[in-house]
Amino acid sequence: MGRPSSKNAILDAAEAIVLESGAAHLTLDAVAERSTISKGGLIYHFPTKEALLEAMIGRLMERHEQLRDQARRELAPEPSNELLVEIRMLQKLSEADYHLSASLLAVTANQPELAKAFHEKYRRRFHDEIMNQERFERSAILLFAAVGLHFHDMFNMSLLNDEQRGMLYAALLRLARGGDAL
Amino acid sequence: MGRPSSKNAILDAAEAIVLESGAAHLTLDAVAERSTISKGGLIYHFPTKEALLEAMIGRLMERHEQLRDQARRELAPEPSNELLVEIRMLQKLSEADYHLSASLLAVTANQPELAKAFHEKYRRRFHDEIMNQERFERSAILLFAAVGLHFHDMFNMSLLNDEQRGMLYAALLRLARGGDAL
DNA sequence: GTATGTATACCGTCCGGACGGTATAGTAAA
DNA sequence: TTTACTATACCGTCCGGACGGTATACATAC
Repeated sequence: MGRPSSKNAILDAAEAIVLESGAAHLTLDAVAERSTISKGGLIYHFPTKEALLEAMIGRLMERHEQLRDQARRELAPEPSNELLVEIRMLQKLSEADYHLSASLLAVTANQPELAKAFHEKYRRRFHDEIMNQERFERSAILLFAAVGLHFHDMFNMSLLNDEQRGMLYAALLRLARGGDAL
Repeated sequence: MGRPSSKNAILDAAEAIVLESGAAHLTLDAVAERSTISKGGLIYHFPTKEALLEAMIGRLMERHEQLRDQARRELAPEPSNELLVEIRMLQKLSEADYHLSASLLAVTANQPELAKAFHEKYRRRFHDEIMNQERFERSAILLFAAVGLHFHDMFNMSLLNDEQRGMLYAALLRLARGGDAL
């Protein structure tokens, strides 16, 4: 065997379980069964459950990064604007991304070691490229507004319908481009 | 005994455990021991763990409501402005509130039944009193910005120092009062 | 070209412990 | 007599993780 996709198959299974049944049902046995790999094989690839969760977070962060790149390419003609890129990326996230993010973030709330993997890249971006600007309050408000909406969606707290969400993102993007009216 | 504070003593113990050790260590046995109440007594008051969590969420929401009332009183001379109240309330939350909110929210992420208790009141306020206004985008951006910052603090994602946080809240409050410059 | 060794990639089973919940017998105040 | 417990003993389940074994592939040596 030795198929190189075993790890990915395991991660796929783990994601599916979280999305379908919630992180509470994410057990090693369940992942093994779902990925049609024995528990021993699972442990071979991911020695501990924490290692598995770390890999799940890693893949999610990669996906975010891909979406950011995609957004950056789309916005290429415009002057470089990381705040704009970040808002577009958040807008692009799918419902599956929401649920997965929420579940994994929830897990990290009780496992501080994992939180590091979650936030490290994010922090650097957040801080250096977006926050350290002349108009700090303006950038911060726009970024936090997008993030706040994202969190609402993540935890199913938002009551916005698609139209309202669209309007809100439009307003945020306009302001991130330098628009003045709020 | 029959002291009326038994329930509160139990909830105090449960909160302390979550704050000190994380929700992962919130077991019925631990709560009983910490509150110097027997496990039987604990089960007498909270027949299931879910009932206990629900009560914890209820108390947290009550505390938020109290802080809102407090903020409303402080702002009384000004024209009624629920958006302003909400932002001030979020600013008032302590670190203990952060951690408790984060932990309980994390728990609800995997127990949808609990999420209802968490969001019901919040949703009504959010929707009816703040979002249904003429300048929808403006209100939404300010509210989501405050909430986004709050979430960052909850999950230890924010890199803002106290000065920056103060500046940001000042800007949000100014805008919520009708200020124009962003 | 066969024997030997070694690393990789698993399989299947088992175990210790924890946890939520139950049961029961008794106590003490109101 | 009901309410509000205490104290203790269990039960069934589940879970993370350890362990011993197996199959394959490849390299090296003789």
